[in-house]
Amino acid sequence: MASLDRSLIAGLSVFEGIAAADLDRIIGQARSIRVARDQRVFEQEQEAHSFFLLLDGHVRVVKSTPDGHEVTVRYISPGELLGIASALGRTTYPANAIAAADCVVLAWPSQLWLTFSASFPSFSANTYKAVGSRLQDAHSRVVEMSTEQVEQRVAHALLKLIKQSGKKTEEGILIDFPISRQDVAEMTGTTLHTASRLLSAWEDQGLVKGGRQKIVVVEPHRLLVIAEGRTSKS
Amino acid sequence: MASLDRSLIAGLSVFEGIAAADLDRIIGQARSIRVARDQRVFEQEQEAHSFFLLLDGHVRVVKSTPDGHEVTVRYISPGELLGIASALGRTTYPANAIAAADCVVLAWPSQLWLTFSASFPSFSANTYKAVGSRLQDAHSRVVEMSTEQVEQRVAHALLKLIKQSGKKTEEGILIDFPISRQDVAEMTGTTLHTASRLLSAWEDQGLVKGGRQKIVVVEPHRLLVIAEGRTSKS
DNA sequence: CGGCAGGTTGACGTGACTCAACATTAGTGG
DNA sequence: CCACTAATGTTGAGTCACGTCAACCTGCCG
Repeated sequence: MASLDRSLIAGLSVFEGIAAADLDRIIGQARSIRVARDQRVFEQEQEAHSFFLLLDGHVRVVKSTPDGHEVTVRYISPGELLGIASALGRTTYPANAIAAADCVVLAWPSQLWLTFSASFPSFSANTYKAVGSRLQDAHSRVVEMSTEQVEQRVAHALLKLIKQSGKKTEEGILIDFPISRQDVAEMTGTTLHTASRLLSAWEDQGLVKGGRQKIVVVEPHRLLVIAEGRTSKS
Repeated sequence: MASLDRSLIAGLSVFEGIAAADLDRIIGQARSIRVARDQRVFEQEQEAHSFFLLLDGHVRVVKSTPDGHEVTVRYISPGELLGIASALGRTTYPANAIAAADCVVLAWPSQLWLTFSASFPSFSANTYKAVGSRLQDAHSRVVEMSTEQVEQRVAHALLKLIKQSGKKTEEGILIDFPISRQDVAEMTGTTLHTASRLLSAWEDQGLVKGGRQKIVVVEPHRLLVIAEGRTSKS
């Protein structure tokens, strides 16, 4: 394996304020792994042997219920940690992590978590802040699910996606990884069918442009109007 | 103000493994506050000047949306921390905390959070573990909202409540603080009406016993059957 | 004893799920 | 390079769980 360079992780907020020599030590203990699209980084209920950092690609974190439903908890972008369950006192992963596109991840053995957070206060501070903001996210998700209709939730989901992984193109803002209607449905707690209908309707109105596993938001502002529920409901 | 005794907090998991002298120092910096029923411990958007420990009573944490909806995020039982938003890098409280019954809380100025977690590793470890499990809770909440129908969600909510604050009586397991149908609705993302109908139906079947701001679960097992969605749907 | 918060219950409408058929595109092997 | 197949996506029709609207009851507190 080609030896890893600290430049891979130097700019990231998780490792902010850590000396170059320490970064070398940190990355020296990492394994680099390629994960092909639709392959899993880790699996629900599996022993949490490692925690990960996404270097490139996009990962979908999905919870599977006993009765076969899949609920997407979040999407991970490059630079974010994942599989940090071990940090929260779990010994097993709480969800599946599936590569939404081909990915490169770094993996460290779980027991290094303690070492890192003891040795590098900024590491622990940063990661706990990250956990905190995920808690916030989860709570707003609950609020959304409780108070908004499907249309608004889907609109919100698209807005979140373009904010997180949007790429400007001449057509509009493209969600920068393959995403199906089914995926949208699993993010918003609805069905493939309803999601498809909404996207189609929006496409007719020129709000978005669809394609196979592809969504381009043409008019984010009008989408926001829908998300906020102040749509005229013609 | 009567001086506070370390015995108030000695047994709690948050302060587990901390020396008696340190406990004295910790509690020496706390203010004890009584909060009457329906009064607020803190308010959404308000400057997060303090974090709290609930000594007695029950607190409902509620998020208010701009359009007037109220969503109950969680109930706090004695011994739990609340208002720890400040610990997660927020300067303002993310929700309202309302006393569901008359309460006694301890309050510490937010800046002591850093002191405590730096001085007492077990304090920081315990609280972060708590945050972790709240994150888990929030995620399962999202999964529930996405996959289950109202009936199952309400059943789950009651089961959670009796697990957390159930008190055995001769009639069954009583939820040990005043709780209205409206409260149940806000926990489960439904309306007062639907909640009321469900409770009434269950009362007819002898599953629960209701009353004004009062719920007694008579047959937890049958409630679990409903919660799991393996009901015969007669 | 009046008033009000909390609770119940019916009638009705509808958003979104289900069931179902079909269209389109990507990928695969001959 | 084309035929075949499997994903993926679209769209219609029918149904139902739940929300909305509305009326009314009931126990509690001053």
